[in-house]
Amino acid sequence: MSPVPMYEVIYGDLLSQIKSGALAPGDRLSSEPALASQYGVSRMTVRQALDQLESEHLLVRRRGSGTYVAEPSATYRRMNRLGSFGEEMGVSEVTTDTKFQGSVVPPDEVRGKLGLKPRQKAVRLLRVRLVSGTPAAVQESWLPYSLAPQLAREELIGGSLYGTLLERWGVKLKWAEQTISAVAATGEHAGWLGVEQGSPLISITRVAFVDDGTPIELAHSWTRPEFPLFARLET
Amino acid sequence: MSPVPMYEVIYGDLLSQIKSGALAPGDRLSSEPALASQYGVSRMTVRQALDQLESEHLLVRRRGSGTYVAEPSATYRRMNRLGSFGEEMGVSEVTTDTKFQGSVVPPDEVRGKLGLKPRQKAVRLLRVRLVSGTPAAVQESWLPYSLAPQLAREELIGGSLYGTLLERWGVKLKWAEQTISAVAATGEHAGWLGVEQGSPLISITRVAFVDDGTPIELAHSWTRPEFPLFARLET
DNA sequence: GAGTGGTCTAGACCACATG
DNA sequence: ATGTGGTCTAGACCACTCA
Repeated sequence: MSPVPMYEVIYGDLLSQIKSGALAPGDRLSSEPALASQYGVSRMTVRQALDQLESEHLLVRRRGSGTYVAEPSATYRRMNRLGSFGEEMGVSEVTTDTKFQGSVVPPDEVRGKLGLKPRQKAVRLLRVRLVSGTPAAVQESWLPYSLAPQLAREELIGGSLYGTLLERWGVKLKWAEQTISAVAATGEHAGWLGVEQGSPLISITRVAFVDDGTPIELAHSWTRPEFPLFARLET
Repeated sequence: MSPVPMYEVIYGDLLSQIKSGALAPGDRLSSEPALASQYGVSRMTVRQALDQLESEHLLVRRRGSGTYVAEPSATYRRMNRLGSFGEEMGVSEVTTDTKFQGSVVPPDEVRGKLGLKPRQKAVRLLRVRLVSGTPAAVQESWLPYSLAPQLAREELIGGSLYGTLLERWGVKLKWAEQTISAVAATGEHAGWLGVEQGSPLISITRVAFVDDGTPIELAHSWTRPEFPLFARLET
């Protein structure tokens, strides 16, 4: 049997059609029996692919009517999934001002969360992200040096850390745990972000993991309140 | 056929066994074929129930080994789901100081988000929530007066708004959309929460919906940073 | 009434984990 | 070697929507 299951093939095919716009929001898909015969599989297999797309809010099923491409929900894709900074902001005009990029021995708190041994080095990235030229957030990322040494000096592909990890080293982040709070801006952050010292910022601490549960990235971010987070909660 | 599908019956049965502790974290469930014969259904039907429990992180499946009750993940249940204040805080010692409870004509911003007509009244609840006696958050809730008039004067069942809506009026919230940011504490909020005026607070605006998409509650909350939010993000 | 998605069956072969 | 979950089949009947 092919190493990749049929329902994942179908999932990927439909996903790319949706992302490319070949299937636009509101469009009706072929019926389940029709898809089954198109892909040469049984209906249950098609349903496995559709179930997954529906759970990601990319499809809406209406009994007796059909299966439709969902209207993009600002709320869902913005925060219930792990994405790039631009994806989370829902904007594309993101530029980056890198304040520091290099390898250092991390403080104990970082070392613990990344599971590093004493004196083991880590890559530290300190960046200011700007949306349409306006400073929006300060991001500090720590990664094990052994994972990707070149990260300490090479430029990121397309300015995206996660994209670079995947394309350059095949490191695929699987999930992340976040803590969200609020803090008063320090003098340095205030200067970078163009706000008053002591003014409120959204503070996020994030640990990202790969498939087997190994922590790969510890990130702190400080975001101006004009760039809030969005989330959709299910019952 | 029974009005409720078999896989939901099985789902509910396993869920209650997990919640009651009859199935404890780490326990192995019967195998899928065994469950199928126990419930008198086919294996695919059992799998539908298990799929749902797995997607809620209540079960972990290990190929070749078995299906196990998951270790409760602090992170997941705390914020990716819509729950009571206590559930979200992950604590049980929550008390409430009600500052206002009554019906008023809401400001336009509230009226719009709840889809009310001009001059239509709304119930307003203003509460300070305390965790182990420490003020943690100010919560302001707005609901259509027509939905639950008694809410304007009667006490909440167990101090829970969502619980009261469900038990008293059968109103079941289905999902909510949140915006999370940071603000400086106003004088009034600072006083209630025991913090300095101008100090940073987590600010959340939430609109909760019932099944058919009707907005039922608009809530604002202001939370001390010592009580952060937790979230788990999937890829 | 024809077509859709929702549920369900009774099998099958496979990759994998464990003793 | 045995048993587990992962994938898949080729049907079936149902409730529902829509023309």
